[in-house]
Amino acid sequence: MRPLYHPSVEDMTVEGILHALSDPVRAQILARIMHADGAKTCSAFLQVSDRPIPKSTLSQHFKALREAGLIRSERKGVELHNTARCQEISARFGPLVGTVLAAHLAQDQRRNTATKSRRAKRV
Amino acid sequence: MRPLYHPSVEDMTVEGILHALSDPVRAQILARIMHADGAKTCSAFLQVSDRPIPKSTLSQHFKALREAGLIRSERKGVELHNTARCQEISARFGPLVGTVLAAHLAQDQRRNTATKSRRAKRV
DNA sequence: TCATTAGTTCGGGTTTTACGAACTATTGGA
DNA sequence: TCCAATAGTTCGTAAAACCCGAACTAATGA
Repeated sequence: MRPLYHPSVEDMTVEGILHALSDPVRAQILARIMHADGAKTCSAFLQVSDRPIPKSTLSQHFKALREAGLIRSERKGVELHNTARCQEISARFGPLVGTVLAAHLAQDQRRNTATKSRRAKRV
Repeated sequence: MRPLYHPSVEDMTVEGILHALSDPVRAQILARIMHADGAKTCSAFLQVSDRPIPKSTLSQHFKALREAGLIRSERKGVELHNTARCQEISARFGPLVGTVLAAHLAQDQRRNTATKSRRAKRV
């Protein structure tokens, strides 16, 4: 089994981060990893925002986050333990990632309330 | 000549913005449009960061920025006058775009100083 | 040893991307 | 009134990225 590649913070790029986080599924995954107190496995995300994500696609998403430098993945037995590289990232990129995730979150909330009010009105 | 499509702020998405700005050339273009006091034409960017950008590629970049909602383009004679949709965007997305552009700028500066110090050492 | 589970890789079809070449539209002269 | 020049767009195509089912590998526990 090939070892997992993690770039050094030095090799991270703004464009890499933005590209990784321009996918709402990946942004959601990162947000949930960050807010977890421990590590999260990949398979914890076979559902994201009520949508099933195929296993192979999920694997690609994790690879994208990892290779952008946003998460660290360690093999623990059969599974992968994923954690966010918070301090390194904010030391180097300041508020970038936090702001991006906050924007995604705000948008999700907006959408939810829009859906709810539509439901309330039976539209 | 087909009219130019501009989404309403309502139709803008975080993912759309991030995708548009995950390209350093587009981020640079937007930054320069924002800092200009007037409007900027497309052809003002046939060179970006000392790299020539083909006309057709440039046209695509402007389309991408426009359709992400980041700029407004108005035909003025032969040329297009491009302005940033600053207030609408920050009203809706807060610090998102500013933070992203600042991160790109910081990275560019980092790279420049790295290059300079390498030159100074004749490496 | 074998079944199970977590994640990866492979193969393909589909979708974006980049860019040269050819195009359209506008304008400012002769 | 033409015509040349200029600004941008569109088209065609080749290369890269993406998505996802199927087949795979590695670790585990019965």
